Amino acid sequence: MNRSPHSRAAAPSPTFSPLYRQIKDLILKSLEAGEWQPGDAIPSESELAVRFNVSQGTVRKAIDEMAAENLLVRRQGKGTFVATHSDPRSFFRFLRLVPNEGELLPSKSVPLECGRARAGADVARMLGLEPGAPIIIMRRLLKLGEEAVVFDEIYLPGELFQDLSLDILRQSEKSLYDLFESRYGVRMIRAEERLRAVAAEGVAAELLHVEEGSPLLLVERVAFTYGNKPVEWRRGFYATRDFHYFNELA
Amino acid sequence: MNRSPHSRAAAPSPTFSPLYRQIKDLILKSLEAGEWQPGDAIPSESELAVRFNVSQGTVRKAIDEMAAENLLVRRQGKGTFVATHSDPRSFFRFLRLVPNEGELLPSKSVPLECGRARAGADVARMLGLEPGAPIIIMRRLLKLGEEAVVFDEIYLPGELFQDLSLDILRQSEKSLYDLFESRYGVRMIRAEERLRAVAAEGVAAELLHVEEGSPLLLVERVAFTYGNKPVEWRRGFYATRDFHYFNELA
DNA sequence: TTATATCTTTTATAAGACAAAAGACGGAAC
DNA sequence: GTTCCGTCTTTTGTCTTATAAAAGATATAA
Repeated sequence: MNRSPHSRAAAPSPTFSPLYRQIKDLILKSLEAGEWQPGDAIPSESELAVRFNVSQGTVRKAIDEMAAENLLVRRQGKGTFVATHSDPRSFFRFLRLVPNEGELLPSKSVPLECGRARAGADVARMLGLEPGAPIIIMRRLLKLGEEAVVFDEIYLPGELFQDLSLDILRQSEKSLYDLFESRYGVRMIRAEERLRAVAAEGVAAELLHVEEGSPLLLVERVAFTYGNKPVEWRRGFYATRDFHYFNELA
Repeated sequence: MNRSPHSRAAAPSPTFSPLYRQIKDLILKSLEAGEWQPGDAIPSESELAVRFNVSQGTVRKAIDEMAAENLLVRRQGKGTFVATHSDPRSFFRFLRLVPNEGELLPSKSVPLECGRARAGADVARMLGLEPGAPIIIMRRLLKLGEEAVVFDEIYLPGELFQDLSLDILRQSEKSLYDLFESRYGVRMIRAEERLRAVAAEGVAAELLHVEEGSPLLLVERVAFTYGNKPVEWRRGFYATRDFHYFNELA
């Protein structure tokens, strides 16, 4: 390890990086390698300090950054835990849809189709695959309360989700990302969304119970796992009569 | 000041707050009071440490949080500066609109109307005013490159923007928030946006050169200044044929 | 005049000492 | 036997001190 600047003598380290950032990379690597499972506690700050031969404060600063990135969750007196999609309070939500008025309703995912195909140029580009690589295409409806609000088309790299099928989707009680995490070990860390207004047509109009040509919110999402690797591309049509997309600019 | 826990003896301090958070509040107060102007450097960490009689590290932690909230900007070796809308790289952008392809185009604001009125129930609620309080209503077009992309209706509390007029808007070269900051001392810190897809109608359709009934992205925004005080309500119609709303979920 | 050290001021990093929070455990009270 | 309450241990959180790196300004030498 590059233990500069304090102990450096001859090697000015061409790619200098402060100690806490090196520690962060090491912890990240362990996380990525699955040394600690989602929801588990990682070793205490002082244990890690001994293991890496640095002070507790330095480990702390590394963990600080990872907590800010929602990779870890701290709880005073208890420990530091690997963030998980199975715990809604611990992992941030990706769904930004809220009702125009009233309380947040329980959401329910209704899988419609799930099949295998080969990546076309667009999907390949979005997922960083070769054109023709095996992919999974899934369609589903998202209901909030009794109302069908979102129609999603979801594209996944086939290699990472070997046995994913309509049956498995139907049997799962969990959220999609929770399933991906627990069954396939694929953890969604961050995502980028691109929003447009489009006219409803075909299946989407029908499933969402809106007129052909009426306005829908189109949300395209690329979700990334560790190392900024894209592992999901999704196109969602949102009916925004009773709900809206909420965003905080901070 | 509540200097616990280190120096506390008798007073367990019913509303305990760590030292660095108290320091943060003090710095915030100075900022709010205008002790340092946007773009100016604030005193160095060691100066502030002397002033508040704490260590540099404690001041540092206070400033860390404020930098994370985009209130201050640090530059190693130079100092810490008050964020300003006049410096695009220093202050975060509120405009999330990017071209579907190609480079980010220069944007130009075209003011259409600016008049005074009394707050109706909705505006009053959004801006935290009494119904009937004086407000300013402004309409404008936002062009990206040559194309008219956004039609905005903007509502402001009349009290804070005394002499704002169409003339002033027309003469200003700056962005709207830069003008608000430099001329009226009102700094937008954060904002909440609510997005929907709607059908184009009337003036909006005409100005944005789209068919009546074609889909538009409706973006409603409440912008806040210090102390979470709402000071702008805005309703924007976005034409999303060549542009989209970009959002990062982190 | 131009390049190059050197000094000063600033933020950034690292380590160490100690406090607060949360539970676990064990003994006293009932 | 069960409940309550202190005490001990383990964990994250706070605060200070010392020192390094970054950026300019200033002086110096070619």
